[in-house]
Amino acid sequence: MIDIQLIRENSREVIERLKVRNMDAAGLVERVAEADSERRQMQKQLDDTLAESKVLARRIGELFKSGKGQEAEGLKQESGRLKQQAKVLQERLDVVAGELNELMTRLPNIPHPSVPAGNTEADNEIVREEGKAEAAPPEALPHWELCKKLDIIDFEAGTKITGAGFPVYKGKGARLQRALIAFFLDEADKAGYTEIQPPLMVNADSAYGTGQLPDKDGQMYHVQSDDLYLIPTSEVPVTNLFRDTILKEDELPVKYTAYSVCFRREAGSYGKDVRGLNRLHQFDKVEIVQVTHPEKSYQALKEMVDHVAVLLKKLELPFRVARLCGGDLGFAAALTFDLEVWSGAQGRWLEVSSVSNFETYQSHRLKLRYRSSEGRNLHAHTLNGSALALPRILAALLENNQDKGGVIIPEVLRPYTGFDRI
RNA sequence: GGAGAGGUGGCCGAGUGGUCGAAGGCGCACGCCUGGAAAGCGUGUAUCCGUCACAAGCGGAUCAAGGGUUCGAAUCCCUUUCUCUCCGCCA
Repeated sequence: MIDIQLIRENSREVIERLKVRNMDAAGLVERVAEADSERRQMQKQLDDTLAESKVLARRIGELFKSGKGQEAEGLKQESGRLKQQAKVLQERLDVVAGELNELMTRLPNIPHPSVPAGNTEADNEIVREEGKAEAAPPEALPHWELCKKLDIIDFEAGTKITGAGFPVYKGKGARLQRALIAFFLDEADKAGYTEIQPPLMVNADSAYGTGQLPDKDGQMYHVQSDDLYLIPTSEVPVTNLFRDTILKEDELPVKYTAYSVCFRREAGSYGKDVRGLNRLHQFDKVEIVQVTHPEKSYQALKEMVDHVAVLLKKLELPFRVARLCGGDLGFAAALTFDLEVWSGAQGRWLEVSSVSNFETYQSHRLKLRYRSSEGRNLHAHTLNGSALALPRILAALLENNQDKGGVIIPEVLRPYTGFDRI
């Protein structure tokens, strides 16, 4: 959530800047401001009442000790009254604080000044394009057909044993996927990211910490018997490593990378856009995460985008980088760059990475802070990005590198695959 | 899954109803000492909320979490949760 201080100090600007998201936040911001001041009043009343009863309790104790039990008995009544009052105030405070919190979670992050206005992905600003996005020769197959022909991914088998969106990778297909994962992790390692293998299920607190709950309830698979959620991305467990943490300033930046399987329900999408590997319920992804000093986060964002871009270049895939417009920007992000690879056979761009700076939005929820050199505890900035999501990379790689006999493996992957073509 | 023992500050560890946010130690920071360092000595060292200038000061909360008993709880009771030990099961 955003810093409530921003609303106390300059609610007008908050409203103004949220307009970039096509959001009219005026009403919500006003209600936050009201709830905030009410909460503070309530807090004051409660504190005063407790202070009073504390003094009283001490006096009663003294009276008992000095044998003035009679006098003490009289004060007990007063004490009981204060206790009752404190209880009522506490309950009201809890209600107000709960309301305030609920309202705050409904406010998205404030977009960075560079975020362009716009509604849909069509309004995103392409900031970079590399490689040639050429139409594939007419005989080129989309990956789902290619996979069938080469017998490397079996979609029907996955549907049989689980359901749609759970492909079965097979033979060189499985090996290629594993090669990509290893390649991505090695590259992240070289770039200074520490590898993490996180749990694939998280509890509700963690899901809340990164904003999957309550905003995206229903996106995640929920294991009811144990009240756990299958992670939609390793961002969730990895970022939650920092929940309720105060880092030392010199520990920043923290750079973590994690490979994990990801699970998404993605309810209600069908058709061409989700065929084959384009959109799955279960997929693999390597994620990079950074926790930085507030002044260094945009430098880190650039570094992360560049890292992903280098991966794509090494894989020899044509790609472009888009700065997301206000309407396309995720709830928690201040600025996001999407990286998309060109899929010749499908004739379209596939999103393979999304790199975001959340500034302090996540760290407020997570209570992630660092101790500044002046000894103050300040919220750190968090960033994350895919580096990379496997299925679409696999799709683009297969489609773009196909020739008559099969598929050519890019040079960088050969040490990992052990073969140079499929 | 069964039985038992426990969860106190960055760590270890006192503390079984009163002035305890909490002794002591370690660690850490700063200072003294030193040519420099170690040792030694000294000082300081949790988080959040409110008031307020996001200062000082003051008030409140927090000893796993939640609830209860009591004038008063880290200390007593209940529930939950986690850890450890033993047994069972098991990749």
